[in-house]
This record gives sequence, structure tokens and C-alpha cells, in this order.
Amino acid sequence: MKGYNVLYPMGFHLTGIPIIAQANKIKENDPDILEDFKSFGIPQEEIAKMGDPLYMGNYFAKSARESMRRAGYSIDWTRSLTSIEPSFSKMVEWQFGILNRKGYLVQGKHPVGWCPKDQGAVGMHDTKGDVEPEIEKETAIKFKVEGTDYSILCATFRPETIEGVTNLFVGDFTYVTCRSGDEAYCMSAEGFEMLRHQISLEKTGEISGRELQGRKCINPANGKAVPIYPGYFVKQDVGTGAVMSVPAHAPFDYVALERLRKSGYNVDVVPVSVLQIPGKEIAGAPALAYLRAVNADENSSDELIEQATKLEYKEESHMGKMTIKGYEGMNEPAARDKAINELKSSNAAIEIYLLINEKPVYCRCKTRVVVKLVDNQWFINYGDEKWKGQVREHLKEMRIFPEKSRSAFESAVEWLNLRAVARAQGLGTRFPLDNRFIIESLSDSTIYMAFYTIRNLIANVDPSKLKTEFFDYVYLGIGDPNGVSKATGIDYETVKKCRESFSYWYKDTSRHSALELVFNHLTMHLFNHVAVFPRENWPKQVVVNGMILIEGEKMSKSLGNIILLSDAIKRYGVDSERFVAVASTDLFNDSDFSEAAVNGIKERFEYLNGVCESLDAMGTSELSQIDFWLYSKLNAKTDTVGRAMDILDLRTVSTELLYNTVIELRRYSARGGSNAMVMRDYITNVVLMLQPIAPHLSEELWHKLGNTSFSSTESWPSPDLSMVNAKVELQEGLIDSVISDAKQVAQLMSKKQGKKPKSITIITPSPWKADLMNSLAEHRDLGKAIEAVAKENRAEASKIAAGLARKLNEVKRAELSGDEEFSSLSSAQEYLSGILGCDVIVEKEPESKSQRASRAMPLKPSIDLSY
RNA sequence: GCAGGGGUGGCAGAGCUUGGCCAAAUGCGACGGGCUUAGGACCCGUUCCCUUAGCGGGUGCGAGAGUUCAAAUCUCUCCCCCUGCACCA
Repeated sequence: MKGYNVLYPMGFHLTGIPIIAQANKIKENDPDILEDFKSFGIPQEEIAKMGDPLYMGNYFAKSARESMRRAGYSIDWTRSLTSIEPSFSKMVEWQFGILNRKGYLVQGKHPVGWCPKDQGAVGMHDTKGDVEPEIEKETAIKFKVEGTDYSILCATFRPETIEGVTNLFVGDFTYVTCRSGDEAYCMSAEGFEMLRHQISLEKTGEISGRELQGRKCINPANGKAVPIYPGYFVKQDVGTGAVMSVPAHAPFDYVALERLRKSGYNVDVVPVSVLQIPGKEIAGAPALAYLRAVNADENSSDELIEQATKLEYKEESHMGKMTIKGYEGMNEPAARDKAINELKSSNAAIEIYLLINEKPVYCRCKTRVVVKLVDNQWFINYGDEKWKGQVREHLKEMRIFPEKSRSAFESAVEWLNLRAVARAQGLGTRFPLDNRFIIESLSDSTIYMAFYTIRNLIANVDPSKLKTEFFDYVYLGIGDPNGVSKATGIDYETVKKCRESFSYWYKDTSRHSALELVFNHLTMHLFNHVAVFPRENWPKQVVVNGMILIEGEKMSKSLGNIILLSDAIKRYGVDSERFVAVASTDLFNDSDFSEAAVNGIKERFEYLNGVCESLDAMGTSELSQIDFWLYSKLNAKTDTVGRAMDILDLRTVSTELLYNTVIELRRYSARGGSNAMVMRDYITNVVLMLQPIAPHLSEELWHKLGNTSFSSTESWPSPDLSMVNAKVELQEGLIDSVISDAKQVAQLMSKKQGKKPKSITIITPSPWKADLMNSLAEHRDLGKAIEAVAKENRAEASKIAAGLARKLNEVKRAELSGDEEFSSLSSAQEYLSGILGCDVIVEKEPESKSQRASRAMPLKPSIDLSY
């Protein structure tokens, strides 16, 4: 409608593991998935074939495509692609060749969830119950046990409290001693099993927890010997099965010591505090204070102690200041970094990775998942400073909608660092540098949009011919079509057309995607474009949007509120469905799909339809004030919608086009407006502007208006701003405010005295009052303003002015003259009397005999009810 | 915890960039009235409190403090919610 050629393609991302996991579930006749698929309306015989992941992928792609077609998306399906087709893989391989040449592919260590039995990485889809293994880095501090050659490893999240360690806790279970290079460690048997996938460990012996209890070990921070005690809460499979005890700052530690004492154990330690909260200094052990704060003591349940722990950790981390030497005044996070560095550099601690899921994570094969530090993982190095810098710069030039999400992109650019790129399993493209791996599924889809520009042209080209030379030429302009044709065996015409198509389309691109993809896909797509393409083909615009909610809730299986696009269309109609998706939100937020909202929209569609059908029965006469008012509204609306469209502020577009339109049209006809020409002009623009959101409705109404073309091929309407008439709107506004005032008074009287007015007299102010106000507004000078008033009115003028003296600065100009007020109101006399339900008389103050006449002020005529 | 975004009336949701015209658009809901055999739809009105011939006053936009003649809007602190946090699409 704005005269541009637009390419709107759509593809299907089938890469990854979930689709394989789903297919496997089908093969295993998993009742849940069979039930789900059935509820999606998939025929039984189709479900049966979905043990094949490819079949499943294609089935859903086909059905999605059909829904989108029905929803009226003007997608060019000839260019549709899937991310696992061989020709697409050729492009991805080419892309990774470039990343490699630029040095952006690096190899290194990486922690992953790992199944020791399968000898493979496990993600969410490989675990029992589909839980994501949550891996966290912790500091494991070495406490050398006196009289031995080994150190007990204690994993902790708060190494900065090490000066407060008074003892260690171990459990009544089996510990193993082991060697790692020159080091000798001691940890629980389960801890050993976990850790040996991260560091090389060689078992040298076993020792029971009881044997350790009673011994002493050395706190590496200060060289002091601290005792080892039994800890009732220590678990063999959490961390290393040994805990450093900081009774001053850890309620569990405090409680454990108290319980030992009570049971007669000789506990010979005093809590040592290492930080205080300014203004809330607590003597002795803060942990005790926090226990008391939640009404807990040493006999309380673990849950209650856990509460105290959370409270203490939170407050201390937030407000605490370190008090120990070398750390004075530091806040906890900073102290933590410093402590970790010092402990590591003095070889007193190592960093380990632990699964922090609340419950143990199991692989589908029932083996407990551990963390493995794989050392040959390939990464894309988004941390490369030069690369980051280029993206940073380019981002500044991009259009981001909504603009407020730019900050999310800015931090995403800074935050992205190494991204593991190779996976052992799943659908996708083989990793060119190591064929055993598949390219991870977000990394293979960063430049796929470029493929749309040529997908239709190479539909019949043998994928093996899609060599580097081809993509170099088409995407980068390297070489010439002749040479490329010879090198690849692709015919000259195709090569040439591909390059032309890419050059034509890939200059002003807009990418729409979901908000939650900003921190991965969307920003990665920026990085990869910058790495691969010449500057002119870098992304120009990104639009992010929220999700669709159903009656305020997220769509989810458990809520049973999933509505398929195809069903929504059937149930509510295409355009209502389209409209509700954009009407209830701006891009950034989730939009709510509620029955009430859809019905409201449908009703208004009906109203517009009715207006279009009624036009033929109406006549055309000379334009009156209300006609100018509607023209004013129309052109303001056209302007507003046009601007909102430019920044994709679809909420404004939809409220303006539907809700406000209906309000305005209703007021127009209530006010006596009945000019067919005016209404036709008005509705014509509205119908055209509705085209992008409600195309079917737009076309239908367009034809009802007597047109034979398509509204979608018409030009987008442009506003005539000279028709936007502030004065007329003010005049109409005056009428509205008189109505509301008169109603209010009438109502008060009817409530109080039960009588209804016989007639209402509206008295417009004497012209000099407007002059008075204008002078006050302009000069803010009482005397000057009063002097300007004719002598006979001065007494009254000074009364008015005196009343305004205190708010002199707030006095506003009277934008309408007394005569204008009178003519507006008297022309609306019939309307007023209809709405107010009695006779209405409009008169000017000087001619009025009413006692209330003198109350008339500019834009606030006096209203006199007679009974 | 870190990063980003939020917290507005019974609900949803504008307004916040550029402080005043904001007791706060619009929609929904609720209540009262009209229309109707009745329901739906539709139309009118009310919907923070007090007060009232349309005035005026109070409270008020997560909590607290500050800047200002003036704050939903600017600054600071805190609380809460949503999203993401990497091999997972």
C-alpha cells in the first residue's frame, strides 16, 4: 500500500534433539504424547507414522503452513525452507568455513550434564522427567587433615566466610582418599564419583566418616587447626560430602553445633563473625539472631532453619560489610571474588561444578547424571573483542522495535561469550571441523533468512553443487557468474539470478521474533551477519514481540488452555483473531486472548459493516460544524495511525481504528451528522487502514463502499492536516462539557428533590470576559487586565480577577469568543434537548434575564434549570 | 545471584521520553435505569471518600525518602512480579 515490494517468507526449524525425543516417545507408545497429539486433532494413522522424526517435522510444517494460509498471512511459500534440508546444510557449512577462517571458532573445556553409562552429554530431553541439569560453579576449599597427607575438599558458595570457619562437618558414611597429580584429597564416595569426571582422580583408599570425626584440619586462610565434627545434615551425595562450618553466618552450622553440645559432645568452638550489616550490628553469632527472627531454635525443622538461612544469606549479601582484615568494608560479592582469587592462587582451593537441582537428576537410562568437564568442545567465540565492537557499532544504526528493547540487545551483545556449538546427537548439519558432531540448533540458524532469497531458484539444483564458490558469489559478490557456473556445474542463469535476488531483497531487512530470544538467537544473528556479510547486507531492523496469553494465562498443557491457530480461526473468525492479537498489547508485552475481547471486536466490525451499508440511504448537504468535526477527527486519526504504523505501535493503531472510530461515528450521528459524503470519506480511510490487520474485513467493506478494486492494492491514505481543526474540536468539546454539567446538576436536584427540570437555559458569557481571561493569561497582571475592561463591567471584572488572583499563573486563554460559544451551542440546541430530555434555550449573558447569567465564564457557560 | 522489563482504579490497560490541562484515556466487569412477553443485543447513567446547582476538599498511580511553586511522570533506596541465564530450542 505504500508502494514497496515486500518479501514475507516462512521456514521451519527442525534442527535439534526435541523432535527426536518426541519421535522416540511415539515409538515407545508413550501415553502422554499420544494423548496430546490426539487432542491436537491429529488423525491416528498420522500419529502412527511419527516415530520417524522427519515425518513428524514435515507433518507439523505442513499443518502450520495451512493454518497460516487460512489466517491470511501473505507468505511466499515458494521460498519455504527447512533447516535440515541438504541445500541448507551446504549454506551452513559455508558459513562455518567463514567463522573458522576469521578465527571465531575455538576449542576448550566446558561443563556439561553427563551420563557415565551412556558416555554422552545429557540435556533436558535426555533426563527422566525432562529436567534441565542445572550446573553451577562452586569453590572447593582444601582443608589439610592433620597427621595425614590429604585434604578434605569442602564445596562452598561463600568462600569469603572462610575466616569464620570454626570446624568441619562430615557424615557417618564412607569417604575415599584419592590423588590428583601432586594433590591428595578426601571426599565422600559419591562426591568422588561426581568429581572424577571433572578432574583426574585416582582412588587410594577408604575411610569412614567416624574415623575423621575428632581429628583436626588446617584452615588454609589462617593456618589455624579446626576440629572435624559429625554433622547431622551433611549428605554424602551433595557436593563433596564435607561442609565447612561457619556458625556465625550459617544457621545450619550453628544448629548442628548446638545439637552436638546438647548430646554431650565436647564442642570447643566459638562462632567467628566476618561481616556485619551497618546499623544492625549483631554481637556474637548473627545466625542465632536470624534463627530467632523466624522463631527457630536448635530443635526446629530443617524447613524453618532453611528459612533463616535464606534470610541471612540475602540480607548479608545485600547489605553486609566485611569486617575481617584485608576485606574491611567490602560488600560480600566483591569479597567473594577476592577470596576466590586468593584461595586459588595460593593453591588452597579449586573450582568445581555441581548439579544444583533440588532432586538428583537421572538419565533416561536411570543412571545418575554428573557434571563432566569436556575438553574438546567447539565454541563460537562471541567474546572476540573486535567482533563484539563491530556488532556494538552496528546496533547503534539499527532500528529496534519497540525501542525500549534496545537496552536488552546492548547487554546481550556484551554478555554473549563462548557458545558451545557442537552436539553429539540431533537433527542438523554436521560440524565441518569435526564430523562426529552436529551443529547446535541455535547456531545453525543465524543467517537462514538470506537463504529465502534464493531458495526458490535452487529448488532443482543438486545440493552437492552448492559449493563455496556459489555462496561466495551469491552472498558476497566474489567472482563472476561465468566462473562460478563452471566451478560448480550450476547453470549460468541460475547463478546470476540468485545473486540478483539476494542483492535485491537483502538490503532492508526486518526480523521479527520473540522477546526471550534477544539473549540468544536474535543477538547471535547480528553477530553472524556482521561476521559473514558485507556491511550493506547487515540487518537493518529487528522487531520483538511477546506471547499470546489465553484469558490472562500462558498457554500450557497443564492448564488445558491451548488454542491452536487453526481452531481459533474457525471459532472466532480470521480477522477477529488477528485483531485481538495486536489490539490488546504493544509489541513488548504478552497479548491476552480473551473471549470478551474477541466479542467486543466482532461487534465493532459489525458496526462498521452497518455504517457501510447505510451510506446509500443517506444524502449530502452543506457541511456543518459536526461535519468539520468528523473531518478533523478523521485526519488526526489518519496521521496518528500512519505514525504508529511506522513504529509498529499496533496497540495505538488498533484502538484508534476500531474503538475510537466507533465512538466518533456514534457521536457524529447522535449529534445529527448525516452527510453521506463526509461519512464515506471517513469510513474509506478507516477501511484502507484496517487492511494490514483485518484484510478480509477491509476487502469486504471496500466493495460495499462501491469499489471494484482490492483495498490491498490501494494507496495508504495520507492525512490532510489542514482539516485538523482544533477550534471545531473545542466547540464540540464545549457541547459535551455543557451536557455533562447540566446532567450532573439535574441529577443532583432529582436525587435531592425528586423533580425534573422543565427547561434548561444555557447562557454564554459576555465577550469581555474572554478578553479579560486572555489578558490575564498573557500578562499575568490583574490591574492591567481590569483596566482594559469597559467601565460598566469593571466592578464584575475585578470580582472575577480577585477570585483568580491566587492561581494567576494557571489562568488559560479563552480559545473561543463569546460569539463562537453561542453559535456552537445554539446550533446544537436540538441535540442538547434530546440528550437532556427537556427544552433547551441558549442565550447570551447580556440578553439573559436569568439570575445565574453572571456566572457564565469562557468555556463554562452558565446553566439554569427551571422547574 | 546476574541481565533486561515491569508494578496505575474491581479487572485489563493507556499515560511516564518532553512534570502542571490527571481522580487518571479506552475496554471489560458491577450496579441503577430505558427498551423487551422474557433473555441477549442495544441505549443512558453511576462506579475512591466527603461534600455540592455544575463548586470545593481529602486520599490516591508497589513502599519510603528527595528535587520542585507543582510528581503517576524526575532522582535515590527498598519490596514484589515477569523473562532470560548457554550446548537448550
